[in-house]
Amino acid sequence: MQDLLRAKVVAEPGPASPATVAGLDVAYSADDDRLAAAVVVLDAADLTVRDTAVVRGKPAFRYVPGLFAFREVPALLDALDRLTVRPEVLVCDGHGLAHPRRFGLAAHLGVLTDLPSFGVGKTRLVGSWDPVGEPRGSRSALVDDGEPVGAVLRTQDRVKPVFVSVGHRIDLDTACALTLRLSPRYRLPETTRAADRVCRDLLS
DNA sequence: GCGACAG
DNA sequence: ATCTTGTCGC
Repeated sequence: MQDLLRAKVVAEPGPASPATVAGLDVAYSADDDRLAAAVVVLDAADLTVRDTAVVRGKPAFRYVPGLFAFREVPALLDALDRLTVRPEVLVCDGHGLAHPRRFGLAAHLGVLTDLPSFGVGKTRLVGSWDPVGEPRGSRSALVDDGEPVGAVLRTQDRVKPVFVSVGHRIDLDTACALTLRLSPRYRLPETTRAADRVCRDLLS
């Protein structure tokens, strides 16, 4: 299915200055099999919240590296359906093309919604990279099987870098620039932090 | 056969 | 993803 959907990924420059950006995340119950999926739309100019949608659900699939999207996509699509503000970009918690078949969660959500999307991951799934400079904004190419699949990007001085990769209808430079703009103070973009907070709250 | 392995 | 315990820095 990933090999088929991958053909629908569109490579284009993408919005350099979107008015709205959405963060998506899922939280899981410790004792239950319940989950909560959240989408938070922020004003890209001042990072204030423009819209929020959260849904409760069950994991659609067990966690398998490389098949992660099948677990979270159904709940995230439910949440996206409940938005009243249509975001211009999706910032996903996971990888886009930095995936064994070049079709991670961010690419999957981008294709299904046809919205520009990219992934910001906390750890690597595939690829290797040279050491990243210590200053915020430094980056190193993430390479897998000789192909550039993303960037390892430092969002704060001397803080562990994040993994940025393209999903759909956006390019890597634009995705990295947006990630930095969305991360003025912490390692992770405010989009991800806002969504994480919201779905964690609904769960507890 | 032994590691690696988004969240 | 979630849990635990402690440590560091503002």
